[in-house]
Amino acid sequence: MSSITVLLVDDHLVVRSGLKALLGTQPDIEVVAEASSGEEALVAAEGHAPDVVVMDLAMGPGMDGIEAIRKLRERNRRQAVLVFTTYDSDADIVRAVDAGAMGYLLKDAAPEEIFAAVRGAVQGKSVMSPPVASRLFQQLRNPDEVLTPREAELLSLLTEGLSNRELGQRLFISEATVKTHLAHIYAKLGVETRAAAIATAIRREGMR
Amino acid sequence: MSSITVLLVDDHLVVRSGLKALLGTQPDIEVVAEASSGEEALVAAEGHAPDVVVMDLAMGPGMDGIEAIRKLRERNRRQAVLVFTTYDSDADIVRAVDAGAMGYLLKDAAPEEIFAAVRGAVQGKSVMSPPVASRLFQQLRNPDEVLTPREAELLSLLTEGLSNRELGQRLFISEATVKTHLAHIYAKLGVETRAAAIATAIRREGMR
DNA sequence: TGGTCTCTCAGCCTTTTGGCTGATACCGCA
DNA sequence: TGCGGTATCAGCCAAAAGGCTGAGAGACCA
Repeated sequence: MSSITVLLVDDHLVVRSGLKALLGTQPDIEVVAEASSGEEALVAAEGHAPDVVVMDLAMGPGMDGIEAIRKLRERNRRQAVLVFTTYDSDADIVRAVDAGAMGYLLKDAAPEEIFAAVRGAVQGKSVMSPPVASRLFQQLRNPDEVLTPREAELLSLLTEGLSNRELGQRLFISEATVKTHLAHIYAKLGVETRAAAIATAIRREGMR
Repeated sequence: MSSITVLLVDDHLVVRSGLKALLGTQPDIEVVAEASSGEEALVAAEGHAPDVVVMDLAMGPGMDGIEAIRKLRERNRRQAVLVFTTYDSDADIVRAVDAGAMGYLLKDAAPEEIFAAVRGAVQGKSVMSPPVASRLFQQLRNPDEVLTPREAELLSLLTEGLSNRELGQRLFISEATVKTHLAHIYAKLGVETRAAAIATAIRREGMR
């Protein structure tokens, strides 16, 4: 049987190097390409057609991980994408799953977890780190507090300090719509001001 | 000649694995131990007496990197500590240097930079990633941008999401004074809104 | 097919924030 | 003794944000 081919996407060379070393110990897994940005990832995925893409979400300027996942999935729905990131932010989890991610791993995951996730991904199985799974589970119980993908996207931009007008321009929606989303976000986060929402988002939601 | 012995401290196995793989390519550098927390680092440093300790600052619960650096330096001043972290927070840089760190590298540094930093550290040379160095440099040149104690106090409360009125009540000053301080803070941080100030404070200044 | 969710937009009004100018008081240091 | 830095406060005005109500379009699902 042929081995599982993997594309690594992370803007840190050290992390790619570590993942490659870890995955390299498994006879049935082969890292066939690496990329350090969303743009590079698309090119590499095109050229190498890997079975699984292991991707970080935070990747400096340019296309972010979520966007890259969406684009990858648009082009090839048989390619599984595994998120491999540092933070178990509620919003990021929701957005990544929404974008089509097959699994969500944290960087402090045990090697066996990572191997299992890669193997599971090619079989269409969804694998999550326990902390991630428990967050999703808790959200299922309190659906009222779950941000929609759009809200999460907006909150993410909010933490960059943008004004309502700028948010509207960035998302191609009117200022009125921005305010509507914000009102919903505040209610779900249990805050009353934009300042508190940003503080909550960065600290609790791990958005940075 | 004997090679340089290194202790790796990072709570992420992947990062340790990657660093080990990278450093392993150099004949004169040898990773002799690893630790995943500040506490473990102290024990490992005791047992292996490495020439250089390469350490992440953010390490989950327990002793943080800064604290670990301080303790390591207290015990053995000949042991060089290199900070190897993701964020170039002004506050973290200052605190790490203050605690006795010999160098400050970012995780997206090139391998050559890392090798050079390790070699430099044993010779008592201080090595910084360019972005880090430029931050320190800029602070020295622009003392105008350093927050006064009162301003820092206010900024800290600001990141909790308080309104001007609440800030005034908390600090026993009028709302007018709060606004004056805020205007100065915005100018020093180079932002124009409270939202951006909070984002900057939490991310860049490491206030959280 | 009807209900629910999500995303979109509008208008109106109040509160908050930010920009500006100017002022007083204290402290340390030249 | 005077100057610069810090902290305090006031008033005025414009801009931004927030609260509220209502509403249409599309997706999804029972």
